[in-house]
Amino acid sequence: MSSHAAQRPRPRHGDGTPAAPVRLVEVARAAGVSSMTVSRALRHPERVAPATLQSVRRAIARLGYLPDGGAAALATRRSRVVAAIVPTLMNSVYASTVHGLAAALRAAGYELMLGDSGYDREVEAALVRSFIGRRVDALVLTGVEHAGTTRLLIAQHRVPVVEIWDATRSPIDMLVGFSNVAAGREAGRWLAAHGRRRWAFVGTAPEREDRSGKRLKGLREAARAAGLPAPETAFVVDGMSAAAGREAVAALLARVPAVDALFCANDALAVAALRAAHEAGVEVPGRLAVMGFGDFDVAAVTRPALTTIAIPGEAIGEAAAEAVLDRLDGRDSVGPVRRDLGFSIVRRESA
Amino acid sequence: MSSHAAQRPRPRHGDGTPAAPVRLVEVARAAGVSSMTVSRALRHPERVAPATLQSVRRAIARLGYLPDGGAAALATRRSRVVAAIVPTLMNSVYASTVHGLAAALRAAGYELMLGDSGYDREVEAALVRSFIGRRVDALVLTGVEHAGTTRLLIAQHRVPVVEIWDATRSPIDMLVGFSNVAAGREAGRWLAAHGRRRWAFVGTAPEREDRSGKRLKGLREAARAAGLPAPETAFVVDGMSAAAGREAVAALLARVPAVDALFCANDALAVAALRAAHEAGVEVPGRLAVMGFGDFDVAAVTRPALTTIAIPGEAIGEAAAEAVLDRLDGRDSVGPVRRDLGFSIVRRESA
DNA sequence: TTGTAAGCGTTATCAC
DNA sequence: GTGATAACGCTTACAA
Repeated sequence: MSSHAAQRPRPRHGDGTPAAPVRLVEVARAAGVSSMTVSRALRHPERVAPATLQSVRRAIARLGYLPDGGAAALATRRSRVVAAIVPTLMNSVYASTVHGLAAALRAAGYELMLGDSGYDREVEAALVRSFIGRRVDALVLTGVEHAGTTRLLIAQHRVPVVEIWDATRSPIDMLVGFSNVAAGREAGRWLAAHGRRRWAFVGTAPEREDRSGKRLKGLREAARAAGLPAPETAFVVDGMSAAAGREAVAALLARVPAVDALFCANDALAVAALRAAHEAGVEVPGRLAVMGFGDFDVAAVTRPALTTIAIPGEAIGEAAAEAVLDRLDGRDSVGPVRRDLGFSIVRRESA
Repeated sequence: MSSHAAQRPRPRHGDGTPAAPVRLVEVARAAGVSSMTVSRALRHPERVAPATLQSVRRAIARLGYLPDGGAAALATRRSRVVAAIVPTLMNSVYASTVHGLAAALRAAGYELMLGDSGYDREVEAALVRSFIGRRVDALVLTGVEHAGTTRLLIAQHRVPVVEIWDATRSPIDMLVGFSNVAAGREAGRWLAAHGRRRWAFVGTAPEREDRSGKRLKGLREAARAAGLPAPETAFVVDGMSAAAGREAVAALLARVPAVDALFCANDALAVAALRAAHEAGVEVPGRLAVMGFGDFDVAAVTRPALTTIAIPGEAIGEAAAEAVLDRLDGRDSVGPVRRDLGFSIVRRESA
């Protein structure tokens, strides 16, 4: 026995200090077995004699024992936690992706740690550092453009990564998304096919938000391919503020009255555009086509109902979870995971 | 030395197995000090000699060392992780609360673990069990109605809890929200004051969603107090589906044409109601007042713009984080935390 | 100011 | 089928 057996007294009920949670050993004592047997009963019940198993289970129930996941993580070097970083939680764009991810992970016994970067790469890098510090088993990142630090941290710590909501030929690791450039291009083709010749893009400036910037790029390509003038742009600072969108569109309509089609970076902006057009006495879709992005819930009930591009957000989350789980369980498929889940134009009334 | 010194070889770069992350001891060796000195340099730099500190920091930077938060959690019995459960992530209602919570926690060095219950108490209970198993330092729960298991688990494990988005006289522990009954009551008063005499409530059935049920309760109280008939009800199964809301309102308008005011459980439903009214040739607000709840982003740009009730969602998240942090840092204020952050009616055009 | 020893609650390993 | 022992990577308590 050491001279300073530091053995802290385990605080118990009623002595004023918080009760220490029940541990494995306590269950073991109660069941008259060793802690390893309890551990086995929990993790590999088939390797434990039925009678033993039963008495262990009874003890667990009686004591209300809940295993300490952190301790297990330390011993196994697997935390069973996955972290995801989305640009924002302030609106519903990424909500269904987070939901799909969380649900699929939880079904497999994993938890989700969540962070929002505010579309800022340095914030994302800080989050990645923090999450790796927590020893998450994998990382889900939105987009394919990241800070150098982010890439470095990931490489150093060899964390499995899934990038989502975009496409690239050189992902960090796994990829589940769709091509934003292609989405912009298809929007343009649609407008051209419907006789629109003077387009404008409403959204955040490309340098502030790379994915909507890529959609603008696609739109420009489509304009060029159709022999039309380059699209006008109405950039907003807050890419989600309806008020800002309304002002930006009002200004645009005043500046370039000839514009006959709007491609908005998201449906919130598109709804704002609808309102601005109405206020300016511009008829939609007659004189102006309005096309949104995201197929938000409101898209179906605006007047006119919004023609928009639907993204399979929940499916992206689920597929990302699947990719992560396959990797973590060594079920790695033949090749590298690179899934393009596509998008679809939802034709309603506004374009 | 024991006969079976199990010392697993630490996998290193280049041998095919994943590299083991750098540990504290490795930094210590590199800096020529003991691991405790490195630990101190990280946590209490002021207790370390400047020269030592510098060499430790250099070693940390050179090796790219990131402390293992899980191991630290085990040693300190503090995980520095807080878990939150919201009813849904599928839409933006709770998005700003989650954002406020995550931001405030992260600023204090805590991470957020997130789950969505789908408005199901048993799912909530399962999440609580899982989160407690991860030894989160505190729990944030939406609403004040919970499964018995939830209360039991919380009591057994003595986890600090903040309930949010509602009010009650007997919270589990801390509470940050507003009174849903009062919100419904104020909506009713507003309608009465504006001469509306035949109201209807559009939303989920009370047994499926207790908070919107409480708003209905408040609305009924207001009707009684004003000597008006009990409000009609148009219940929808999916409380967020615009399509369902549109149908429900269309049916209601056909069934009870005399209805002159709608109080909707959320703005998504209210926007759907606007559309349904328009299709039925019912003028808003002339013949029908429409009042929403939540002040979603779209509320400002619908036609007519939506009169609704604004909830300080982000502030609720921040205040919940503050309460949690005060408790965890022993900064517990005098009394129990019970904060009513209120709500406000936003007058626009629809009512 | 720094170091030593013990322990946080679990699981891997090997022996019986 | 079960148990003893030694980690997992860190911090607390204490000694130097």
